[in-house]
Amino acid sequence: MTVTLADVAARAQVSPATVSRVLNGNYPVAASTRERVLKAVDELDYVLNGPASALAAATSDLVGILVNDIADPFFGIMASAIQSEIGGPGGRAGGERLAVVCNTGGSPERELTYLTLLQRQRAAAVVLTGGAVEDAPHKAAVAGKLRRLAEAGTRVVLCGRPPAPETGAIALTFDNRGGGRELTEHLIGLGHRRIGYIAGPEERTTTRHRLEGHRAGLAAHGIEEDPRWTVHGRYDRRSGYEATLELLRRDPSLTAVVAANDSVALGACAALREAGLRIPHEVSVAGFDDLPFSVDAVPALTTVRLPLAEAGARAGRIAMGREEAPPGGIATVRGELMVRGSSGPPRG
Amino acid sequence: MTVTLADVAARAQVSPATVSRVLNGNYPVAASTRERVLKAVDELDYVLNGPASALAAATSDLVGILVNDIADPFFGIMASAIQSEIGGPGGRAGGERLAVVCNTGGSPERELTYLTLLQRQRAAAVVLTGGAVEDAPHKAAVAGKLRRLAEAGTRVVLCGRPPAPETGAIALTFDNRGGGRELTEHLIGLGHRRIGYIAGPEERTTTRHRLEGHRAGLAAHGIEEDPRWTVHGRYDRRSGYEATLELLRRDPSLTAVVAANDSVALGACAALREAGLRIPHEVSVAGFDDLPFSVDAVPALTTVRLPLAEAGARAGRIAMGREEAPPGGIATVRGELMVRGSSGPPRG
DNA sequence: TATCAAATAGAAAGCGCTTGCTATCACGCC
DNA sequence: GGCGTGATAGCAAGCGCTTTCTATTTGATA
Repeated sequence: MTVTLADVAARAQVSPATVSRVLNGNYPVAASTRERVLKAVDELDYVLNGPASALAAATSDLVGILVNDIADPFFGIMASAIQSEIGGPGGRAGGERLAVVCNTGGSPERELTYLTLLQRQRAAAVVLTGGAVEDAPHKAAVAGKLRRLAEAGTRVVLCGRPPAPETGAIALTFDNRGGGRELTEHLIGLGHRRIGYIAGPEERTTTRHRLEGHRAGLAAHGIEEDPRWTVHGRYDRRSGYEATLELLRRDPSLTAVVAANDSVALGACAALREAGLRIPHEVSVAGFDDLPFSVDAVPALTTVRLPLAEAGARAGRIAMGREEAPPGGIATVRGELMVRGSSGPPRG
Repeated sequence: MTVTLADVAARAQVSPATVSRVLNGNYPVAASTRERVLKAVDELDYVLNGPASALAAATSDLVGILVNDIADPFFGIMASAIQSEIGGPGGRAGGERLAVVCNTGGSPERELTYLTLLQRQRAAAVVLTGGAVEDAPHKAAVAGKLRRLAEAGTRVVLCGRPPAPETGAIALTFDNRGGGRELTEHLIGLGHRRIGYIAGPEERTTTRHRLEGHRAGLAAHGIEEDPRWTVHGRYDRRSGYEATLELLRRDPSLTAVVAANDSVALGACAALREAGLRIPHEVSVAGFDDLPFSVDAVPALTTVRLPLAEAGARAGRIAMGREEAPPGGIATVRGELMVRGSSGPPRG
């Protein structure tokens, strides 16, 4: 029924071993033999049985990529870059690896389950993207899984995630704190003193770091923060919209709103516009990430550009062992402040 | 070193067969025995060897999702919906399947390679999203692969893709033609007669169908199309920007621009704004897809909403055999015209 | 021409799991 | 009290491939 290695061998009049060697190309096979085998493969339309070879060779060509939300370009861009370096189809021949993008939806349980699934598949490498959840037990559970994966020979890379000590995982961390601070200082420099902040979900590292950066910026300029100025929400547009209405209700005198990311900022812009407030004349807005659409917002969004594609590509190369890990297994990736039309001096 | 079924069996004082049956839960095992086994699994931190069980059972829990561009929310949204129905982690217990999102980058070769890779992994199902490339040999090659996959028991579903006859693939097709026509007729209804069209890449079905719809709309109202009014490009913002400049150069008297999709439309808006043309007062703009950011554009984008999430979810359910295939294996998914601020009557 | 070393091909032993079939055991029934 | 019966558990034969080790061939060397 299904064609097996043995069928090909029979047809090419060689042993299964030889066919396997031709297909894997890591053992000398005479050109004439190889040709005969390849011909048989072609004629029989043979496709290697992945599970069987993975079992026999004790390795697999699966590479896992964990993302929080695949519908969010923030992750899409990283995943795309990682995948392009995985060497999957399109990469160099022979190294055909299957990149598995797993959508955790930000749920710790799903994250763990996916890690187990990847461990089960004996994945060659795993790249985890996006902020981590700060719940202690979960953190420990993930660390345990990562350690176990690393021990089993799976290369583990964290991209845009804080380091996971003692797990053997390589980390490329985004400097969310520094970026957040720079952004807020930019606004302060323009003259803003009453700045609202729309944070992401409470329990994520990304949320905390960006917020800490923001607060550090305020503190550095002796601005005391009003607790009413911070609202937590999700990392999406809707959340930005609602949070902005809430901020406006709490303190209509705000002259600027900093959002946890660009999507949130877009929602904020929408809310401000509906409230009849012009951007940036009456309220300045800033985002984070510099996703492709941010430059198209009207006015274009002031934000912090994160080199998502570059970081992803690097993570991919490290995962494939094609680039050396940074010293200490940790590297910090900085963002770049992009000043655009959505921020300006406060009115008055 | 690595823990195997046998180790667990030894520890629980049962045979490997019993352990396997406990883990798969498809054979009666006494409660006390099960408990003992589960305890051993836990103590040894045992994780099933995926390839081995896939080999032995001749099935796998991998489900492939092919997308053109994972960084594009159009695909991200569908992939996310498909994945949520795959029943991966988060779905019902037992049915833990690994969704594999494969990024073809729109390249026919990569598409084929990925299909082979999935065939090699003996994927349980494969969902192909997005428009197909119209090159005849490639089409035949893909059809062959799909047929072979279906024969091997892999369920194949096309989501937002034209049907592939004789392959056994179920197709949920988007009514790109109808949507395109409706959109153009909307503009005509507003009084537009000179409408530019920024199409996608030439060789894709999606491009052709939307363009055909547009032309059908023009024809239905007796408007003769000027060949200068159509420009081809990619499905991204940049392309929309450049194509719009080109259109403006060719015929500055255009009163509306229809874009192949929302990203392209955003680029068009940017170009028009830079050219000092107000939207919609001087030029109307329309997109396609209604991605989340479209409502945030200023003015909000008139477009055709495609129920990406619903279609993806349905495709996922069909792929998992949890929903019946549509009669004839083909269903058409209609779009809905969303009239917003970016379209209005032509000036004068 | 005899000898040795490459070069190349094959035999066979698993890799870790599933599953059809068989064995065992405890009951309950005639 | 012997025996059918259902409920469990184990045996063992693979699943299709890789890879070590061995056999064979060939060409070069002395």
